Amino acid sequence: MIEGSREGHPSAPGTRQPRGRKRRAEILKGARKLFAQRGFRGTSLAMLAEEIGITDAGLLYHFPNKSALLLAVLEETDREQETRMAGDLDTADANYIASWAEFGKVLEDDPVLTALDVLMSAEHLEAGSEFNEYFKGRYETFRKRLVRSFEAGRQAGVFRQDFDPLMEAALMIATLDGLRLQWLLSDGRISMAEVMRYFIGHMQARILA
Amino acid sequence: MIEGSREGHPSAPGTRQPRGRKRRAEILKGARKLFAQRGFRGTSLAMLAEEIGITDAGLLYHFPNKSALLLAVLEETDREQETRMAGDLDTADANYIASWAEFGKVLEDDPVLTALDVLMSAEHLEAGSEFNEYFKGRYETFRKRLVRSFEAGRQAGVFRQDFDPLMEAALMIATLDGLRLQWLLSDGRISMAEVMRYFIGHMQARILA
DNA sequence: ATTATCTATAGATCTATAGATAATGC
DNA sequence: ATTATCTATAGATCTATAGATAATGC
Repeated sequence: MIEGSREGHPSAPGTRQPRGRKRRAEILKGARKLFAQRGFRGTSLAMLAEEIGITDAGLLYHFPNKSALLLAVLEETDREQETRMAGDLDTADANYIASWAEFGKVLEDDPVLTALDVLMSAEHLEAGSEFNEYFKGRYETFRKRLVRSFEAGRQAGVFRQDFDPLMEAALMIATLDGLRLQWLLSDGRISMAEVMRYFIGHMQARILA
Repeated sequence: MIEGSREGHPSAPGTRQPRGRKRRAEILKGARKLFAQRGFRGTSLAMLAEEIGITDAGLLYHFPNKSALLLAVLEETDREQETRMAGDLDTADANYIASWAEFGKVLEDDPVLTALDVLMSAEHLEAGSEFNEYFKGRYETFRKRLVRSFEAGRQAGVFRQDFDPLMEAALMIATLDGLRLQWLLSDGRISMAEVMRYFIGHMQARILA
C-alpha cells in the first residue's frame, strides 16, 4: 500500500554520488525536525526546502512526493530506535526490567524524535488513512515483543506466575506514551525519566518472583 | 492571545435566532467530528461546510475564522467534560478513587471526543503556536486538581502519608493519555476501560491507608 | 428591519511536473 | 555521460471578503 522507498533496480536517486547522499541526509533531518514541530500536514515542501536551502523541485528529485518522504523518515527513525533499544526488548530478567526504567530518559534525550512520534501517530489515527496501518503495526509489534519478554521471564522463574503479561505490556506502553505528551506540554517540568522510573519500580514489585 | 469567542456587545452572530443557533450547533458538531478524524490542519472549511450542507462563506458568518471555530469547539468540549467528571476530581476518598477507575470507560464512550483531544494536543505541541498555551494550561489545571485530591485524601486519613501526590497524578494522567492512543490504534482491542481499572486497582494498593 | 446564507472571487498557498542548467565522475 | 539542482509554471486547493439574496421576527 505504501510505496516509494525502494525504486526500480538502479539505486534510488540521491544515493549515487556523495553529494546526493549528503543532501538526502539533510532532507531527512530537516523533515524530521519540521514534521516534529508542525506535523506532516502543517509542513509544506516549500517550507522544508527553504529550511534546507534548496528548492522544492530539488527536494522532489530525492523523494518523488511528500508521502515517500515521510515513509523514508519513519524507516530511518525505526532503524535508530531498533538499534537503541535493541536487546532491551527481546528477553527479560531483573536486569532488563531495570533498563526499561530508563526508557523515559532515552526519550528525553531525543526530543525531536519524541515529538515526531507523538505527532505522526496522532495525525494518522483515522482508519484507512495512508499511514494508519503502519502505526497500528508498530504498536502491535512493540506490544508483542514486550509480552514475549514477560512470558520468557515468567518461564525463567524471574517473574511470578500470576500476572497478566498483556495487561502489563499495554500499561507500560501507555505510561510511556502518555508521559511524552505531558512532558512536551509542561516545558519538561514533568520528567518522563523520573515518572517512568517510579512506574517501573512499582511494576517490579508487582511481577518479580 | 486567543480571540474570537466573545464578540462586542450585541450577541454573537448565529445566536440570535433559533435557526442560527441550530446551525451553529451543527457546525460545532461537524467540526468536532472532522477535526477528530483529520486534524485541524487536515480539515478545510470547504470540507466542513460540505459535511454540514452549507457553503464555506455561510460557515464564516458564524465563526469569523478557522481558529475561532476551533476555540469554540474546545470551549464546548471543556464544558462537557467538566460536567461529566464534575465531582470526581475535587475531593478524594475511597469512593472517588473507584470512580477514577471508570475514566477509561468514560473515554471509550465518546470516541470522537477522545480522538479530538489526542489530535488537537498533538497538533499544538509547538511552543508559541496559537493554541499551545491552552493545552499546557489544561494539563496544569487537571494535574493540580488531582494533586489537591490526593492531598485532601491524605489529610482525611484515607490515604497513606508516604506517597508523592504529584508523581501519582502525573502517572495517572499519563496512563489515561497513553491508553487513548493505544486504544485508537488497536481497533479497540486494547481496552482503555479494562487497563485503567487494573491501573487504579494497583494505585489503591499503593496509596490507601 | 434584521439575521442568515449564498455566489463570486481575490490572493495566497500547495504539490508536482517539464525542461533547462550546473556539478560530478569516468 | 550521468547525476543533482534550478526556473518556471500548471492546476488544485485554501482562507477569507464583498456584495447580493433569502428567511425570519416584529
